[in-house]
Amino acid sequence: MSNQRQESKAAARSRAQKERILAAAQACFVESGFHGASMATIAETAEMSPGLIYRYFDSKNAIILEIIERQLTVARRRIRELHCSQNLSSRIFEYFEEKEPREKDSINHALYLEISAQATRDPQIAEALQRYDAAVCSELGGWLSHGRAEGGCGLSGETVPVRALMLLSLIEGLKLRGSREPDLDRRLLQDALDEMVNLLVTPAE
Amino acid sequence: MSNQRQESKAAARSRAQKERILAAAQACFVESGFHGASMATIAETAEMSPGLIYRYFDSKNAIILEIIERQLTVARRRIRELHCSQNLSSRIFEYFEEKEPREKDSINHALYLEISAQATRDPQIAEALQRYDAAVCSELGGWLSHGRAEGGCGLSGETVPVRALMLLSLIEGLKLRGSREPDLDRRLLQDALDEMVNLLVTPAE
Amino acid sequence: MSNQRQESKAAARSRAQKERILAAAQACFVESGFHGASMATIAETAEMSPGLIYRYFDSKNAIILEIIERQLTVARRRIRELHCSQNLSSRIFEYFEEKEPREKDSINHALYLEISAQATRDPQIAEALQRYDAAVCSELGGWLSHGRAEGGCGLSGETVPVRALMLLSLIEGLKLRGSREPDLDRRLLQDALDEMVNLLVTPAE
Amino acid sequence: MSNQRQESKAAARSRAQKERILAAAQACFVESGFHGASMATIAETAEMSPGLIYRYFDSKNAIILEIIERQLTVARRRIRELHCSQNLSSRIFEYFEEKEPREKDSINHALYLEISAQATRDPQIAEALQRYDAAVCSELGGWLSHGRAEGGCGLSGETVPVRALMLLSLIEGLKLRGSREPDLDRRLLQDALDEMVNLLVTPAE
DNA sequence: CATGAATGAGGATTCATTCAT
DNA sequence: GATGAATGAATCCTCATTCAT
Repeated sequence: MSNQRQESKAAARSRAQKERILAAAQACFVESGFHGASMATIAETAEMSPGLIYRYFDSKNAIILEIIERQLTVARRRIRELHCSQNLSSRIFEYFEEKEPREKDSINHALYLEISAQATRDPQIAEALQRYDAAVCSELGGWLSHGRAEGGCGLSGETVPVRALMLLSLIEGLKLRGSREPDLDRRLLQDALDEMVNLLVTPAE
Repeated sequence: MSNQRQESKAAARSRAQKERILAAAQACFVESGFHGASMATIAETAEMSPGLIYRYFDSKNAIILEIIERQLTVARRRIRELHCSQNLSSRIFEYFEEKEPREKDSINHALYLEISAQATRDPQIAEALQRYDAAVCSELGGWLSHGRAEGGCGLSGETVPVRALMLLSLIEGLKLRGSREPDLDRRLLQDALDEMVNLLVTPAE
Repeated sequence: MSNQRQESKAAARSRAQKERILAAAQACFVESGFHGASMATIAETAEMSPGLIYRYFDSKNAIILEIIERQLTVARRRIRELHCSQNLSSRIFEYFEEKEPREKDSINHALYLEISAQATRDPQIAEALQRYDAAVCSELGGWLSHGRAEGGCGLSGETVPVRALMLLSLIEGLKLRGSREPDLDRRLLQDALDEMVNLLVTPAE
Repeated sequence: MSNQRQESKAAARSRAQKERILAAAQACFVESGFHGASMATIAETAEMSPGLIYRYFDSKNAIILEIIERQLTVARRRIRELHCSQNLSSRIFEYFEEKEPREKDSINHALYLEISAQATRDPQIAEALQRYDAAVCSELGGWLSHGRAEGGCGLSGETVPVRALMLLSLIEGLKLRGSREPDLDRRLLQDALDEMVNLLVTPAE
């Protein structure tokens, strides 16, 4: 049992180390992109030696993949939380706002772009992104189609995938725009979202 | 005159070479990203020696900047053409469709992502993107605000920037989506766009 | 303490490596000049990989500058030692003789030429050379002006800078000559120096 | 005859072209050193195409060699002219002054350094320099040993080579110094030279 | 003769990865 | 486990030289 406890201690340490590396890597990638961030910089940020990183990850690419996976998981959760709200548009607004872009739970837009660009080349990443897309769409679709009584929107089957697609595209388009126009008028944005979301969430007459 | 003709011949060749290089570079960048594509590969693609490229461009970065400038110019023109149409949504659809992504006149979505990602780091590129954004927004805004008699949409001043923002975000969101889900259901897309665009283009009651 | 000892060990190794690189670089520069010596050759001479050099020096130019600085420091010390001697001319003779041009403490004339040539273009090097010149001149001047009782030459204020300039020019001229006429008659040289130095060191009547 | 005249015309043109190239090359070498000056820059300075240079010279190195040869020839002539003067020290002063360093007939000190440095590596250049040295020394020696009646200095056989060596070394040392300390006090220099030259030119008692 | 476009080998530098300690 | 020195392949870029026109 002591042995076991030791092992689990070791495992915990291992997990903590991986975490440190991923956090450092994410920070560096946000700052400089996947290519621009060197292993040396990541190691320095993680306050460890470059060599040690290779005890926890096979290669730089493995780190990138893990970070992508995580970002998509976070994104999926964030989207899922959206529809719990009565007030979708302000939730989207918050989602889009991104107070502290480096905390573990946030989606970083710059990174998201990097990931999307990478996906056009790396099929592994492309696949991960598609899994994510599918999950998000079905999630959103479920919500749109559920009756209002159950907290849904009561859209009819036909319109659901259409609306889900639009909603997602809009959200992503806004993210993209927001990440390169940081001083976009927030009020304007909120108003626009209110209107749009209302339209999308209301069953067509 | 012979001199002049010769000169113009040389200038023509020079332009043609630049074009060759840009085309090759664009192809490589699409394939491997700005970083991933090496000058050697670009040279090989352009069927010339690496050294020759430097007769026409100061550096790899100069090529990247030129390609970005061109992409944005094309994108701007494409957006401008959109509103000439009676049927906006199907034009957006075509815009989004992008049959042959390497022809000179087309916007390449992978490249667009690459550019956006790069913009988060390179202020020069960020500025170019913002110029582009401003131009496109005002273009679209003009069209939305003009009276229907003049081919516009007759939206009132308040709503114009809001709608323009939404429209653009939607378009870009769809582009992004389309570039990673190439087998997205086209009919679904067309239907969704029809509905959305109608909503966005109609004055609020 | 073990930590401290380890650290000092690492620091020692680091210093040793820098030394290795500088020695190799100096040998290569003497052989082929600053331009002619490639980093690859220097690395090979230092028996290490080219990449490793950059752990210790920022650039090839940084190495060049360091070597120049060192050469000038050595040269300054050598000049300073000259005037401690009763027999200046034979010290100059030794100075000029330079048995083993690659040992750390020696001035290499070929390198000195390279440095001087480089100084006509690189203001940083020019400045270093001028600092060196000023130091040497004042050093020599002090000695010339001090009373004989203190081991000086007792020259009056007026003549001091004139004589210092001549003495230095003569020494440098001889170095230059010696570096390209290695089989210059040593006896001839010694005689000439004896006479010249005597003249220069004696107060004008 | 017409043929001959044509040929000689052609030969003249050829000589003129070579001259142009050498002049341009010298200007470039002075500005940037042998290595720093590119064939392209030389061609531009000579107002011709890079390719044309190769009709007149085998290689860049051939140009360098020719320029060195010329510089030494000029230097030899300049030294020879020195002793025609009654007032040697002021002639040396002029020699050292170098008003317009790019005119064909002048010695350029920066170039001289470049040449000397190159000589430590290239035996061909080293030999040329030694030929030059020998010529200059014998020239100077002749003058020193000739009777005063014949415009010489009347030095006795023994001291001649010694004095010649010193004189030359001094002159070269001053050149070196002057080329890196352009704002050296001219009056100081003149005074120093006066004194030194007098000493060197006067027979030992 | 003359041009200048084209070549390609070579140079400085970077960085993911390995390995002796 | 941990270090960080070491490697060497790969990258961007330059420039002497050639050759089709």
